[in-house]
Amino acid sequence: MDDIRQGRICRALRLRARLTQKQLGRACGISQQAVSLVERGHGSRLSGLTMRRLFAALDARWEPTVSWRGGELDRLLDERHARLGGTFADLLRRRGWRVDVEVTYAKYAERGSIDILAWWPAGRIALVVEIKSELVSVEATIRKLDEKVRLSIESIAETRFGERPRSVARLLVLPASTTDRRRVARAHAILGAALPVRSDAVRAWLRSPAGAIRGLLFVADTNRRGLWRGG
DNA sequence: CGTGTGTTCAAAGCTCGACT
DNA sequence: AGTCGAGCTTTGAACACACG
Repeated sequence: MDDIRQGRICRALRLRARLTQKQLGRACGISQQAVSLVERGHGSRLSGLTMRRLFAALDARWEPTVSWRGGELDRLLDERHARLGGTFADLLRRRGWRVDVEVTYAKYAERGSIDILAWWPAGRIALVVEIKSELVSVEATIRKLDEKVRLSIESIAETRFGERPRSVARLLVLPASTTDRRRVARAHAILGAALPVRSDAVRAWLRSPAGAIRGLLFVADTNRRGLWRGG
């Protein structure tokens, strides 16, 4: 949809709701100036989040659509996540872990897939790894990881590795980007409590695991030097 | 050399306030 | 309702440095 049409729709919906630009801006947490920009056909100058909030306040849904070479778009979107997962799965294998990737589950109302489910036979330790190519919602990420760990204890690990795990560890893997490090630092209170083990301690545990840790690890994207730093 | 951490810088996105 | 400039915050990228 073009900016002009978007602006006309915004204005029509706002007037229908009998709101001024200022009132609408207040309702969705943006400025009157931003509302004005959209209505004058300059919506592309605002972020997607702002546009979504604006139209949500008008009881409408804002949905940008992107098309690119048919089915290749999904592959492109998945690329960074897959690469990060692949790098970490290789690391686990080198350390002697048995590794399964994309383990799907469906139990009761809970369904989804575990990015990496690893198994350490000597200690009967299962490791649930969540790969995030970008940390968006800390709470949702931790909640989902909890669910996967619980289901792994109950059934998934046993089905996969033939034994009931003695303990289930959890690990959140993020790209070693400045932005993700900042997000982790900002969410220190929540992440510190949920996933207290970091960096060197996590790597040491991966070499000789004992018990169930709750950890967070930054992993460099080795295939994107230049765009991502090596560290 | 690989990894972890902190700092700096420029650009983008946005708000605020004055003004028309 | 709309314009404009100042200023703030966030982000990605590039470095520097320490450590094993």
